[in-house]
Amino acid sequence: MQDAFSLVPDNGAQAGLLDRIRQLVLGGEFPPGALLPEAYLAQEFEVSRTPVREALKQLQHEGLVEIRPKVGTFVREPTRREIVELFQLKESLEGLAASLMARRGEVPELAVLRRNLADSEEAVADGDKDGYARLVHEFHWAIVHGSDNRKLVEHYERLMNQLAYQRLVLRTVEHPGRIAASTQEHRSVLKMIEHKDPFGAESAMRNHVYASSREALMPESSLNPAPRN
Amino acid sequence: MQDAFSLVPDNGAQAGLLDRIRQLVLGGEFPPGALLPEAYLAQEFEVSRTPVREALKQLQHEGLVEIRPKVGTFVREPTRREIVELFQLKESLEGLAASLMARRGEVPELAVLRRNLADSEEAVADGDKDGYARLVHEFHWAIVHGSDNRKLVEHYERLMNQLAYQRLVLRTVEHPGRIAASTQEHRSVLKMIEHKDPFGAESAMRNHVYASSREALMPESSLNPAPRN
DNA sequence: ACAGCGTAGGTTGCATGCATGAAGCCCGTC
DNA sequence: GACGGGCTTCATGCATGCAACCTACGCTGT
Repeated sequence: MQDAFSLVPDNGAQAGLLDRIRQLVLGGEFPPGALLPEAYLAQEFEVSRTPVREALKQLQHEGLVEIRPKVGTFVREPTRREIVELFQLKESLEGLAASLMARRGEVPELAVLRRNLADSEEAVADGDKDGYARLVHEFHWAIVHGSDNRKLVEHYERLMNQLAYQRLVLRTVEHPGRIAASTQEHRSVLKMIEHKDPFGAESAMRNHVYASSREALMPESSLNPAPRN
Repeated sequence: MQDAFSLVPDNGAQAGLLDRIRQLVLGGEFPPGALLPEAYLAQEFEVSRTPVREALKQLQHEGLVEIRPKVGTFVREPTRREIVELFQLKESLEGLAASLMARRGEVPELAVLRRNLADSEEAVADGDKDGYARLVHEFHWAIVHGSDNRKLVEHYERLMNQLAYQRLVLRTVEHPGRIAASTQEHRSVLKMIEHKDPFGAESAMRNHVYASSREALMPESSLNPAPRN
């Protein structure tokens, strides 16, 4: 099992292992509800069960899988309620991020945002939906990083991991009208940040996230995502 | 907190292990920067190193300890910057919680808040600082739970675990004037929630958390940077 | 045909052993 | 006395083995 010369950087192997298993789950290889056998993963990634177990524990903590003791580890499918809850958190955290970034003045992330908006308009003009989706993603992450609050970034990462399933759905959901509106909202957020208006930036961001989530939650939207303040 | 009916006898042992190690860390048994030897913990809790390792990985994920590969697991002391970041998050999350709770109308947590305020005034009158600190704690948690957003609760738990060191400091920091102000702020928050005013509740809560954190961050001397190695 | 039960298969939970790597100490040298 | 290199001492990282336990399936008796 162990090769005579294992050039795995020890820890590197294990950190990468977590990522690889996460990709396996997020990639849809294992559909929600499916069992993730430790032995299989161990063989697949050529390690023993021990590091696999540790990785699965992490994934449980991230909310991606559910470990039923003495039974097995299963891919967890977020309930609709959880998705709503996660979007509420997303709104709050991204609002905070925009607010904090607006206080910082001229930071590198601002340039990213400006460029991102330009590219986004181009992508829309070209009808490049994939490119646009990627840019939307980048826009949000740039603001979160622009907050310069690492703890916020950590919590946001966790959040987005749990929403990662939905990301796939998101793209397909976007209506044409929504795309235009979304771009306009991005523009508003950027403007507020440029004006160093934390309040306005937070408000704009929250409105944007709220509108986007509403759209994302649309399909089975017989549930009411709670009225706005 | 009181929601887990964990009927897992086997995992219960291990979950208990995590809690026990966490208490060891939070209780100050091991000061920040101290090494947490797996072998010692294993012997102390009469299990093997394997479950201890898994628990330590969890604690790392919670931000309480730092695992330096091939070296050891060390109790992590948040830097002042991280504490500021965490308080910013706290403000945002508790604001969200208050907002969500305000939308819900008459919920059980409201009664808890009302009673809490009455008890708090009594504790202040009696000069019962410990009791008051506990009540403050309960007030905040009641609102977070009152949000009825489990994901929010999860993230908040994580956050508070990382701030748990500071909680101890907090009590000693409170100035007499601050206590009166804090109680008044709690009253305002409750009133806004009772009035079903999400926006007002969020605002009041954020102001309160901000004021409290300012106070907590006041004495820089109480947070010793503690050089490691 | 159906309900209840016992058993077999499979999966996890944990203990243990060994190899690897890191940090510090001792000793020799300058 | 200061400095540097090798070695000793731990502590971790992982592989493996075994036992416990859950689930499902087939068998039996009614």
